[in-house]
Amino acid sequence: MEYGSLVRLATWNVNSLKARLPRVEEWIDDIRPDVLCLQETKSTDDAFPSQFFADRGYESVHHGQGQWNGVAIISRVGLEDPVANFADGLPPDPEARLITATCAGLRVSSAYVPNGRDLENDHYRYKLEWMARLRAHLEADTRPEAAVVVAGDFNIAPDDRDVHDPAKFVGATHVSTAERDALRSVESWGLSDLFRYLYEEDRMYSWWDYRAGAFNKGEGMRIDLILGSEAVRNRSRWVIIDRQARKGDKPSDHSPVLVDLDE
DNA sequence: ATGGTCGTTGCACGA
Repeated sequence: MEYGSLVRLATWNVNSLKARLPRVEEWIDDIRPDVLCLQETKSTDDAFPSQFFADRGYESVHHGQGQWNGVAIISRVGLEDPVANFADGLPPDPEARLITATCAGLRVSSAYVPNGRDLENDHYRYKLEWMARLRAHLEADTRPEAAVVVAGDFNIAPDDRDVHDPAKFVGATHVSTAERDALRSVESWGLSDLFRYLYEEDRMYSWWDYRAGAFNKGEGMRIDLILGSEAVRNRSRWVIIDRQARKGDKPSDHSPVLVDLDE
């Protein structure tokens, strides 16, 4: 495959696009992703900096609500048939957590799965229902035989290799059997966790708490995932979690995750 | 054992 014939797709929970814009600019100029899924823009649609991306050669679609949540897809390889929220025909999710569009023949969703907070919390039930709706969305929106990507912050560590100290997380959200089963149910529609498909390594995290020097102590979780259908998986050359982006001045608490796909 | 930091907003709360 000759140079330049790859599609570079990335996902990044930026924890406020406004606060992160200098870091996003630096990262885009360095990495030049073809498609970038953003989560936690914390922006209204009106305030979303579409011109900032247009100036750098990107089209963009945003589904935001303002103070919280907010997801976007930016692309320099086409951006067609956007769908905000779930396509399952049920009343829309009141929170802005999902947007879908077609980029370079890929049906791409940017997903921000609810945090869950704790196992007794209403938000935990909402999280499990949200994952069930994600599968229903895929069933309504596309087919597993297509080139499908669901990338984002899942707030679920798929297995114990994805948690720095599993013993500390017994009884906590992000690792519960029900959450992991909900992820497997979405995957069983026809998606694979591309990082885990390619690599067996543990201690490869994508999120580290801002507090208590968690990043420097290597105390994180791998909760930012790129799920791909078989057609995408077969084109996946490598997946990288860009830890560099978690360093330096005013980082997000999440690193970007990127995949290069053979064309 | 607890809290520890950010981002939002507005002087608390979500992650």
